Amino acid sequence: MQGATNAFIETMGRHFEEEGIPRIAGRLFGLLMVNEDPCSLDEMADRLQVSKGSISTNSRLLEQWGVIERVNRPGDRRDYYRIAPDMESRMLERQMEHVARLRERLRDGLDSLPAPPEGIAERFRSAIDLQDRTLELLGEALGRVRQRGAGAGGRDAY
Amino acid sequence: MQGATNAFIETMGRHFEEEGIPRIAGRLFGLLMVNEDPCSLDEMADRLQVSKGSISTNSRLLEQWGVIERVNRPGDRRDYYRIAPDMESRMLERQMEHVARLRERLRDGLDSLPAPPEGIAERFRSAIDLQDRTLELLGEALGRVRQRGAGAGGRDAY
DNA sequence: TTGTGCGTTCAGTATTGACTAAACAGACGG
DNA sequence: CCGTCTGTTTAGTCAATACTGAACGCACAA
Repeated sequence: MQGATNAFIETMGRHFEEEGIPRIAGRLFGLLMVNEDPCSLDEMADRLQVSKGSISTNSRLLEQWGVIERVNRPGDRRDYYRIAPDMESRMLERQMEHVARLRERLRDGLDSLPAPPEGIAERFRSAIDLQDRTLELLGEALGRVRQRGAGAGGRDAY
Repeated sequence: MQGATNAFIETMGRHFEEEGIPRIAGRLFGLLMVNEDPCSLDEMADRLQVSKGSISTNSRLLEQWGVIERVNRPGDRRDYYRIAPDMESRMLERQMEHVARLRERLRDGLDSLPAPPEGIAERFRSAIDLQDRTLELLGEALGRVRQRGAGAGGRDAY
């Protein structure tokens, strides 16, 4: 049934939107998740019924995040996109940057406070500590994902 | 220096905004992070120079997330807010719900696909697996945070 | 060179949503 | 009861931004 994949694409659009990411980026992700073969910009624009400009912008956004990647066929000037084989590790890396940024800002905040009461200092240290431990866990997960990904040799060919 | 805490408050505002959360909620969080004593709505509105309505809305948002909590003083009708003692575990729980929701949506998507090629099915299973492992790690972290938090008996009194 | 087929960019539009200010509702003390 | 001091809600405004459509630039082929 075609409706099922449409429903999934739409669900991904809403899911991304909930996270403050453009809905079209989510639908794009959904579309590529269920498509085995890479898609051209025009294919995607036609399939999702949105302008080519939106597809261009959002596909480059997802490409920058490492969620999808661009591939080319010899003798074909068009760009094709597909889910990146290392999508998962890239997403973990992105999340780690996120956590690290928060930790940094908390640390700077604590350092800049002139004479914080012990309760406040402890509150900051505890929060910073949580970010540190989270970073560790994400790092471990990343290591495992990378290791598994390395085994399943990439299908570069196209 | 008063400017340091102002800078931190503003940084938190921007940080939250980057995550798609209202800037005022972030500034509110920053303000309560550096304040030892609970703050009333009017204090916060005055300190952040925003309307009372915004403070009301955003403080209830943070309260719902478990990041801050409402406390009361006997003989005082006003509500006061402070950073919740169990803020960290509540944030972890929120993150877990997040991950669980994505996992659910991916699972539903895979189940609804009529006859996915093996490559697609594997792609979905791998993504779902990552969410599962992430949930496990977050669960472990949550357990540790809860255990530590239980030891440092809450200062309920106010 | 011109023409064609790409992807990108950009001005303009529309929509979302944060924020304000004022009206509102409820609890308390008189 | 009435007035006061709360917090909440809501209509309205404004800014941010997702999205469109068209112009643009570039590379290749003839």
